Amino acid sequence: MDIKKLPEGTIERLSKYRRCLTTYCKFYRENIFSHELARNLHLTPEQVRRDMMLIGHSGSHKNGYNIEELVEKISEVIDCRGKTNVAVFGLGNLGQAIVRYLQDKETRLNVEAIFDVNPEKINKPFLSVDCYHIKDLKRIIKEKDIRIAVLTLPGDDAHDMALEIAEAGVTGIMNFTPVPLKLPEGVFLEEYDILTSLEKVAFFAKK
Amino acid sequence: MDIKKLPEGTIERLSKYRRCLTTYCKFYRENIFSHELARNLHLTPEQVRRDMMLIGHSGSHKNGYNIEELVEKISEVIDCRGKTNVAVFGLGNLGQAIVRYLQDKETRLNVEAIFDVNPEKINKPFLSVDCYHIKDLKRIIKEKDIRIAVLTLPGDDAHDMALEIAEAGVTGIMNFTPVPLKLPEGVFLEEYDILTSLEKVAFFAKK
DNA sequence: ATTTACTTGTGTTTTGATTAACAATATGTA
DNA sequence: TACATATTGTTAATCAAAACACAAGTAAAT
Repeated sequence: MDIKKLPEGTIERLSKYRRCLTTYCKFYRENIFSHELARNLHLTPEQVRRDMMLIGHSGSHKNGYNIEELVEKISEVIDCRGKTNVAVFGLGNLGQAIVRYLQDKETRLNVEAIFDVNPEKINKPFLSVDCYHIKDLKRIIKEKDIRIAVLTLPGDDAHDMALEIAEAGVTGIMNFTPVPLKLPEGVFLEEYDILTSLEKVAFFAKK
Repeated sequence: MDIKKLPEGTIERLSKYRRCLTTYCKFYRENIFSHELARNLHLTPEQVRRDMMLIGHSGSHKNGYNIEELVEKISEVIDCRGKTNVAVFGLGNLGQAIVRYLQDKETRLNVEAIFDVNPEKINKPFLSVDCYHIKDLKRIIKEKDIRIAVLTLPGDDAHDMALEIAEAGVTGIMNFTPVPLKLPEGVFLEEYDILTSLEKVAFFAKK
């Protein structure tokens, strides 16, 4: 099975399985059943087993899945690229939140650069990450081998900048900008529009 | 057609259509074609037309959709609940970002309360929104008729708190906490796990 | 009046993921 | 050994969203 063909939903769940296993379960259990893992994440046991099948992981009929092995296997799959360098564009509240979050959590994602336009912020490290002017993005991205960009700027020029970022060699972009992006083939894009999500919640929230 | 049966994707796109129309198009055009709207949002024209069909909106064969009418119609659908009061739980970077964002944007969502546990923050308004201690959530939610809660706390007790919030009468929760929630029937839940999303981007980003 | 070009509106098909169903398997017990 | 139980692994069915395909309508050009 081509690993890159795994459904996005599966990858997201794998990330959550792993976090759940390393955070809650690892210390007091050796094995876990599909229905237990499912209950923790509010999924069905079938879905858990399906995901296991997709990544080619087996459990035992009597004891379920060995937690350590499972964590190992999930990591093999989702960390297959090794350590990945990330740059955060825009050091407003959201940008700061993300830098902090990635430093606090155990993860192979390292924030290696921050970009902004505000001279107050540039050249002062934030949580010991250097902050550069956006105009230097090409150089810094290449120097630091940045693979992932997180866009948290308010900017209207987000689209042009995203193209420039992609051109500099970034192959994954997470876009918190309200501007919908269209990137060259081969650059993976994840968009999250906070206002749209909130409007959706408001719509489906019953009166 | 039962309005609450509209697919989530359609609601999200409606929110984006409206923003696009009011931001870019309104000032220099009277009508717009499905393929133009689609191009702006990087969708297919068929999808746009399908969404129009679902909300029962018609265009003209020659001129496409009248922008003013369309905005009006979309607003009828997605703003059908009128003004909606929102509370933000946790005034860290992410919480601050969201309060600011909702105040800047033209929207019917009003942040009417902030909750935190840090005594430094409590009772000092943030961007003129009052900040309360979390222990008062029941009272404040009722007093201020809060409908939507946004959870941005780091906390491990997020789940218990969410249940309490739901019990207080909130019917829509947006969860930025890494803890997966299970809420009573009738409370709409939207989860967004930033770390999981980033891990997904890292996975699909080609080397 | 006819044709052409372009668009909307919608039935049909495809796709992809989730859910359901169940066969296969291991373990403990009589 | 045979049986009961509980779980996994996988095939088949279901479902929902998106893409396709085209009929129908309209205005302009000939």
